[in-house]
Amino acid sequence: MVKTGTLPAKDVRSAILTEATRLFKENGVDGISMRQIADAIGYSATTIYLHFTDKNHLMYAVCEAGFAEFGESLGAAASSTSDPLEQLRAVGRAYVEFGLTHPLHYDVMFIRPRAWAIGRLVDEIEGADRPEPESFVALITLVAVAMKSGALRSSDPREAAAILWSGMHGVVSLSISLGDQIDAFEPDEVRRRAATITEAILTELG
Amino acid sequence: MVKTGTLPAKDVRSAILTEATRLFKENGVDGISMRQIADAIGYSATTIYLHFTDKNHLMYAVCEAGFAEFGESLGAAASSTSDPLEQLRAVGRAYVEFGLTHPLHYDVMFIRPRAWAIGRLVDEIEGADRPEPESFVALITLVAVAMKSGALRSSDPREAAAILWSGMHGVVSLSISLGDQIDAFEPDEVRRRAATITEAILTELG
DNA sequence: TCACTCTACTTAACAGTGTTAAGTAGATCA
DNA sequence: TGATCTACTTAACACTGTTAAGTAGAGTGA
Repeated sequence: MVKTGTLPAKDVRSAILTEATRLFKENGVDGISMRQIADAIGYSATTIYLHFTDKNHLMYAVCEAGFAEFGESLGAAASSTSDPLEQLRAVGRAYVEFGLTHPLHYDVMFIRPRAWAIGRLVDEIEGADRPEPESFVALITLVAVAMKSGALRSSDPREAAAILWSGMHGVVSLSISLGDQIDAFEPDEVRRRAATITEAILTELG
Repeated sequence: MVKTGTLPAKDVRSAILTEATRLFKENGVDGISMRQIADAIGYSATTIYLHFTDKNHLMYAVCEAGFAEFGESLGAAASSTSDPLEQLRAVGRAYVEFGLTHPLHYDVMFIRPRAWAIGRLVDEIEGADRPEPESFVALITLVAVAMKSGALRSSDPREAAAILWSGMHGVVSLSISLGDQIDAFEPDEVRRRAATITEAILTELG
């Protein structure tokens, strides 16, 4: 028997996306099942496969806007000033802020990175050389500029970028992973801590 | 029908542990199934439940030695010198070294912390206030000593400890989570990077 | 109007997961 | 001999992602 007007058929895809997004926000990627989504919109689980090739593709679609926001937010931070060191500070702040406001996106990107999250969809990259995440490349470039301008003394932008990234990631990921088990990771503490580490690193490399 | 001499019955528990440990080293916690372990030792899956109350308890038993090694290694590092700053450096190196040599243990402890890994077994702590991980408490103490000795100027040992931890965790966890996707996280690079961040932080807080 | 095809959906099933309930073969003991 | 206890088994439950096959209904051409 075919669906009797529960939904205008054309909107099924977006109904799936809406519900999957809601469940993602509540429980994260691993807290969602295809049947759960299907039940919530009044369709069978297999219907989802008529609109998304598999769960990975669906989750990518759910997270896509968040991923874009990540890139845009870091880009805006880099553009917010022309002072190389200030750019690095602003990008660091934006990175941390994204992690604090989008912990579930941060998780799929950097804590337990899924293939579909870190380098486009699996089937789009299979066979191809795994490209470095754009944002890491962008950070390297930013650091290189800071070095050429004399604001940083070290001469290995890739290494300096990795150090800055590690510092921010440490603060954010510890807060996301252990925040509800140890009360030393409140958002404001995380921001302050990240700023301290950023200054420490910039001083050390400067 | 009862088992016919495949194993001296008394050794079943240790056979489970041996095989579970082997599979853990190969695939990590989530790459093991109870049936897989059972098949490997020639028993049915339910037999495992005669020796371990559930998968969590089994995994805890598998990881127990590694957890102990973590504590001992950090303790030894702290005892290796009496100079407060040197102690912090040594503990940092030991922490990073543990992560590099026991990535799967590090994962269950700090990257996607499981209840059974971070604060004893679930049923041992239920109801009780979740205690802070011993090693974090130990680090705070170490930092407090450094402050009293005047080696560090800042006056918040808890915050300073969190910063040091964040720094080390960032380097280690990024290496474990993304090491095989980005080739900027070779072990020696990780060690060097951790040392750089440690110096940066100690200088900033000094 | 009849038959065909195409679309959008369905149910049933597969292979896997952790876990529990119930059954059984063999040894031990009164 | 008969009862009990131990150590194991098979069958099952409720889940997971995913695929194969079936079906109701609309649209189309003769």
